[in-house]
Amino acid sequence: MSDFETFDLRLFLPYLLTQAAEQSSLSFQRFYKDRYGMLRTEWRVMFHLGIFGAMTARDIGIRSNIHKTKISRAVQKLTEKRFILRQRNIDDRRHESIQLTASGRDAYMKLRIKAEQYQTDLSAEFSAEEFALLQNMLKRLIGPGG
Amino acid sequence: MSDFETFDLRLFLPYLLTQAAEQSSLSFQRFYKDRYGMLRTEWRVMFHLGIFGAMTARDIGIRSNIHKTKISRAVQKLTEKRFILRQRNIDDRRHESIQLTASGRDAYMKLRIKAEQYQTDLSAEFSAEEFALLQNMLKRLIGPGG
DNA sequence: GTATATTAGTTACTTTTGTAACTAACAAGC
DNA sequence: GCTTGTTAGTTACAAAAGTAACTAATATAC
Repeated sequence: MSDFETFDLRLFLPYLLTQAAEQSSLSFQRFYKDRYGMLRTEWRVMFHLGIFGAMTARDIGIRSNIHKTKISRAVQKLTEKRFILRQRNIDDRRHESIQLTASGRDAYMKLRIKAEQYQTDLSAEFSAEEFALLQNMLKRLIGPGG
Repeated sequence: MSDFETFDLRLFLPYLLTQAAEQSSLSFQRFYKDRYGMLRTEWRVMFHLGIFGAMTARDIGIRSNIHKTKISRAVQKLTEKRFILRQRNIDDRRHESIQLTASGRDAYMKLRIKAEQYQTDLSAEFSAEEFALLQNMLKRLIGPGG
């Protein structure tokens, strides 16, 4: 009753990606969840602010492919936690510039170190060339909007 | 204010995997969602039953790393849609054998063909060797429990 | 200027997921 | 047999995510 003949779904790329993504994201979440009580979207927002500096919620959404309602909620939570600061643009008061506070930047830096360590662990099973190729292929799959 | 110096989070593997997984899963979902009204977990359960034949909910969970409550709900929905059939094991009535019905198998076969086409499209950007290596590396990341 | 459209971000409502407690069936120790 | 423990699967409740409608600010057309 089982069939692997023509096409093996166990090698179906969305399946492999989903499994790998869930596994690695769940493992890494303890660093931001246990320590800072952050949700995944919150960590991702911090991550973008840490990398790119001050941005609007809209720009974070474009860069990260996260929906604006999720970002809105993450920004609220991060503001309560005093990790970010919001400032309305005086020239166009629809826009709001968001940036890390000192303690936000501190948390970001610590998490970035954890991320680096975590990635080193993950990459241990591969050669440097393989790992670079994996990153490169994933980037190509994600495309320009990622 | 932006810093990419020591470690580029934009190449952080959980991030790349999450983006790639979301993108490919969302693209593919139209095939099972629009046509059959299935949720992702439902499709994944179908997928496992199609590949491996009759299984218990427990075994699907072990193979797929999906939590038993999600499977329980997917199995309910799929039963309502007449895509699967449930049969209690007479020797141990805690176990329930689940298998595709004729129409479930039909949907599975059609989706498998769509999956194959979809994967062919995704792989078009890579050489055959690259793509095989990508699959291989993802499998290694997932590990034995995937 | 005034009506209409667009944009950034929020809120309300619904669906889905996560967690934990639960039921039912069986197993093992005694 | 009868308690105690374990296992398969479900249900109830809480947290999170998705969708659509909304507010407020600005831009455009006239």
